[in-house]
Amino acid sequence: MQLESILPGASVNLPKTFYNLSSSSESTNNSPGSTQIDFQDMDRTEAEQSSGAKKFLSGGSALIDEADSESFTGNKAAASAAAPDARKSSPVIGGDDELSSARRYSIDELGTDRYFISSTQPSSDVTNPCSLFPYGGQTGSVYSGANGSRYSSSLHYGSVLPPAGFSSAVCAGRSQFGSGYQFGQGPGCLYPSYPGPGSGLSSMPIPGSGAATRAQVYLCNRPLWLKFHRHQTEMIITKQGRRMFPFLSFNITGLNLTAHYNVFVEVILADPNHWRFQGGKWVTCGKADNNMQGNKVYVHPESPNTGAHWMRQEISFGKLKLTNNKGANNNNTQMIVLQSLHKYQPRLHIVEVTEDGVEDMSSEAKTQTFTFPENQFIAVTAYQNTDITQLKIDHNPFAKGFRDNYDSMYTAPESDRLTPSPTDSPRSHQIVPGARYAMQPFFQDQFVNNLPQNHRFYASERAVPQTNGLLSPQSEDSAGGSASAQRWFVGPVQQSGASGKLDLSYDSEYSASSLLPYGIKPLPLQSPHALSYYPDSAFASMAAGWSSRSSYQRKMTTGLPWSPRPSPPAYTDDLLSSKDKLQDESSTVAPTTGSTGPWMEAPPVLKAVDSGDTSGYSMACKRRRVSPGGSSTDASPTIKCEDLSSEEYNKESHKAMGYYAFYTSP
DNA sequence: CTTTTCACAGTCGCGCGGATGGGA
DNA sequence: TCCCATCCGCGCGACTGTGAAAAG
Repeated sequence: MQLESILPGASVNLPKTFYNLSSSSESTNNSPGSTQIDFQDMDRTEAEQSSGAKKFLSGGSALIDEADSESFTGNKAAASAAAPDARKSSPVIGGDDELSSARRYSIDELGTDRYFISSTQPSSDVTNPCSLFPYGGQTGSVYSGANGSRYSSSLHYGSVLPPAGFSSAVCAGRSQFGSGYQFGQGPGCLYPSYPGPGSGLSSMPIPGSGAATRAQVYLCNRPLWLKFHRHQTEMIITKQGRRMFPFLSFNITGLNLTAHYNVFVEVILADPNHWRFQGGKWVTCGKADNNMQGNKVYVHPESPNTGAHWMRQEISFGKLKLTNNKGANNNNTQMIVLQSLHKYQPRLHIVEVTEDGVEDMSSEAKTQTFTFPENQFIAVTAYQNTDITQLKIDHNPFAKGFRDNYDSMYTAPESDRLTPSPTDSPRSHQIVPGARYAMQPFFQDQFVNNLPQNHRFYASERAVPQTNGLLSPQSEDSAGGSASAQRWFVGPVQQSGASGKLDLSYDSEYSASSLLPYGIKPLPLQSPHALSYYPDSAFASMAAGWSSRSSYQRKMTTGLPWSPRPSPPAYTDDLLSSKDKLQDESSTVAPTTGSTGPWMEAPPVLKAVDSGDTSGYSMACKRRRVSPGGSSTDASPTIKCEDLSSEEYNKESHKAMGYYAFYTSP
């Protein structure tokens, strides 16, 4: 496939390897040129000033998941037509058009089969990355910029890194990268929205590169991302910069242990639309402003570093800040400049560099890009969808003060508590919405019982407003399959020994990987308070079950905090099912129907509003902000917009189990 | 009317300094 | 007595969403 055919007007010096990759795939480009933003009027001067990094940032990348979705479906016509059609008809996120929604957002479904195939046919697929991870055509889905001149033939952004020792290069390189490379415009656009399977795994082969190895990237906190994604994730942008939540966190495998890499995140426009929240849902509102200038790249503070380093620990970008202030970026902090009410897609880039931090000029193929569709978000200056607000409050430890039921969460006797008291583990409770986690027995039982239980709540909590749901139940169901298939990839990750965290920001304490301290990951680093960040993920289930490392230690009376622990028992559907039933029976929480979980039935007054016109609904959605959680939810005026059936809950439990299994030691 | 900005309160982590205890 | 390590409390700053006001 010729890039020009899918990127009209584009004249980009892309590595040949990417073309080869594209041509090797039978998937078609789902990004019709007619829907792409024309970047020809972009500031060329600034673009020319930027380094060749832009080249691979924008043009040399492959959108793994997009192509995944297409190749998986096996229906190229459907894959290519669905998204454009949706856009033409003003893609309403989570609109009432369930059919459309299902088609467009059957992300997990796509991922499911892919993983299933991978796990069942590893011998053939592994050897053929393109078949296993058919990313061809992805290149075409990345808007590479209409102006080829912006992408010089050299990849030398790393060249600005001081040729000093590595440690200094890391720090200096970070600042100089930001200052020296004004990624003035979003160097690329990603179309269409929600193209991919939403997998937690992304990979791209590097054909024809002997030295470069094919890396695999795993989205660590994917359950959390998916949860937000269902409601259309929103990210606050402020002048001083706002951290992302959920933040980006990855595990990487497949790198050359001794080679050095720069790892950074780029945020690009996900679609050509301007969005607005109207009638309780996101609708397009004109064209996106593609002239937005400002930095779009955040280099991981520890870049550059060895492949072994990157693979040893989880790589998180918790300190990444988003801003709408074009001039906010300084040399001290990296901030990504975005525009409000535009949809963006973060992408992870891994670029091999020489030891002194200079990008390896000898091989342009040593750049890899990974995209996870569930990371898409709409930048806002104020939250629009209260479901998102509630999710943020429930999950972000910094928003703990807004959890109305916080005080009542631990009023129960010690023996009845699900989670440790704040004194046990200052953070273990932060994201555990009160009575959701009831009656936690000992370690083993906790582990077994908690997952289903928590994921039942997860499912119920995710009761998505009818107008906002992004993923159909089918897709969720399929997600379970994908999760289970993720087991196939356990090997590489485990071998990598990913155990700790690179980013020592607060997020590091909540990393998904660090949530797996109990013999799951070898040689874990000291990364306390991990699980609490993911209350609804499989890891969070563990967190809820074990509450925290401290509580666990208390119970297990093991010596070292990170001493080897017995691996949790393997899970089967039967086990899950039975355990789930047990949880259902023994749980002290509200019934699964009605007001279970944080999303409660709306009080009559709000229901009346809800039953009114869309503006009324919008107002209700925008104004309500009541912490759900726990026992206080009965009086909560929260609107419950959608209920999940128990069946769906079970499916989600399975999905989560599969997700967790990714980290489970055999 | 929509969007953005700002001050605010609440929570938490980190760093600093003092107190304490053990060993030389 | 001095030195060092550890523990503890306090204060500061970072971070969050809220809600009103300002801006467009």
